[in-house]
Amino acid sequence: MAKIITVQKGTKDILPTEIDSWHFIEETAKRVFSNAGYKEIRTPIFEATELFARGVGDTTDIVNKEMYTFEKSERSLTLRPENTAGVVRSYIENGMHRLPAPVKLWYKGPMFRYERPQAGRQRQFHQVGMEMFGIAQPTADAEAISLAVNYLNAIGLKDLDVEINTLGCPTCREEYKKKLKEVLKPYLPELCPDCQKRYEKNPLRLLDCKVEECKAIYEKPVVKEVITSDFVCPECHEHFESVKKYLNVLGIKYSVNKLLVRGLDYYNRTVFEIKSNNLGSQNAVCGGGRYDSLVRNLGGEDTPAVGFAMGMERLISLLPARESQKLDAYVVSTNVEETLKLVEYLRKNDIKVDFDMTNKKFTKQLEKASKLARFALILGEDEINQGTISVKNLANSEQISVQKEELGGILKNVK
RNA sequence: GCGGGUGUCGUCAAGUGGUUAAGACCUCGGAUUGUGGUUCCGAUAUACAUGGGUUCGAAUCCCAUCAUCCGCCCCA
Repeated sequence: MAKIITVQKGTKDILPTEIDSWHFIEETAKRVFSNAGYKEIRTPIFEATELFARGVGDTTDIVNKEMYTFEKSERSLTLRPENTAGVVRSYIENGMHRLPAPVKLWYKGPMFRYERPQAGRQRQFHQVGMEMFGIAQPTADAEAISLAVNYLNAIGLKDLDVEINTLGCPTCREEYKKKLKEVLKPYLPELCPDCQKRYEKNPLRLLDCKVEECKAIYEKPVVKEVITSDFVCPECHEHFESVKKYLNVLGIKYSVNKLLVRGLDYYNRTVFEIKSNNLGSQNAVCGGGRYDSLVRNLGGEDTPAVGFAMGMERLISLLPARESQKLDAYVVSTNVEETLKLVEYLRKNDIKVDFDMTNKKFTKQLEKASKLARFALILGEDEINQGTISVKNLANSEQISVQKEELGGILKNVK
């Protein structure tokens, strides 16, 4: 036997036994997003490497160590690690700023990050998400969060925690970072190596370190005072208050998590995550926020925007497995010609039907029918002579004799 | 990149140094040439991740490699 080639590390086949769950969450996404005025957009799965370096941010782990990058004809290309940068690129390139605002887009598809796989994390995974361009008002933030919650509810997920925070604007955030670094400076030698790196690169991310020694430092009154201070400027404060007010109006339960900073550089003001307690340590099912400077940074008009992305594998792992659909009917007959004609007729009428191509014995065919279908359509000599078909309900063994034209009604109505 | 666990048929799984490596499920065939889902019988012609080593003898002990799972970092 030739050597077997296996799937690559961190990638998975989505098998026929699971595909119904995928169809379900994809169809629900299409319905929920389009009800809110969103149109689907499909962008390429690879882009210029520079798009992600500039868009996602070159201090982030995603860009630093997780990108699938390859060279082709002296171009550096990268498999998309997330889709916001690509959608923004398309928005700019296609002049969508001329469309009436807001421009509301949603997407689904594979993303790629070169990481060690573990529970809830793969190298190729799938996200469904949305981006809304052109609205600076907090109503957009609230809509994004409510859309995420509505979608999760629509696929049947209820016990989820919504966490929100505000990062302020570039001006007040710089101020905050400065204060944070100041108060932490005396403790710098005591911090874990990761935190020492974060101290230089992205002080905001110091805050959700899990190392006990670091946590203890962040709990010290002098430090905690800075962390929990409402550092944002009056405008940002007002914006965040409105977002919370709208969430209350919408009846969305949330908690404010001052430690929530997100790992991508482009966010400002509102950020949010939705988490599940049933996922192991990779417990975020949704992450998003506002990114008002990304469009400009990627060469477009100054355009405010908000968006989120959800991990589809994580969603599916929280859903009960869906039983795969049986066929409506299976033809049981030893007369090949009549079988072919009947199958053709039924398929054209949108009945899910199959038959035995090897012309096995009657009992074998019926056995197969009981495994694969809800009804057996028995087409034997008697039936052919009389121009009828015997329809056997395989769940309760009831059998009736009908005309071909009656089949559609019977097979579609009785579920 | 770092730490830990695990690799026996398509799937689940017994076996922890001694002749042909249990069993169950699935699949296929037969009992049963027009009535299935129950039952019975049989088959899947070289399944112990791979390569070394220890031993009279290894699925079992040791080493390495590979794969996979879980955790850290980070994230969906």
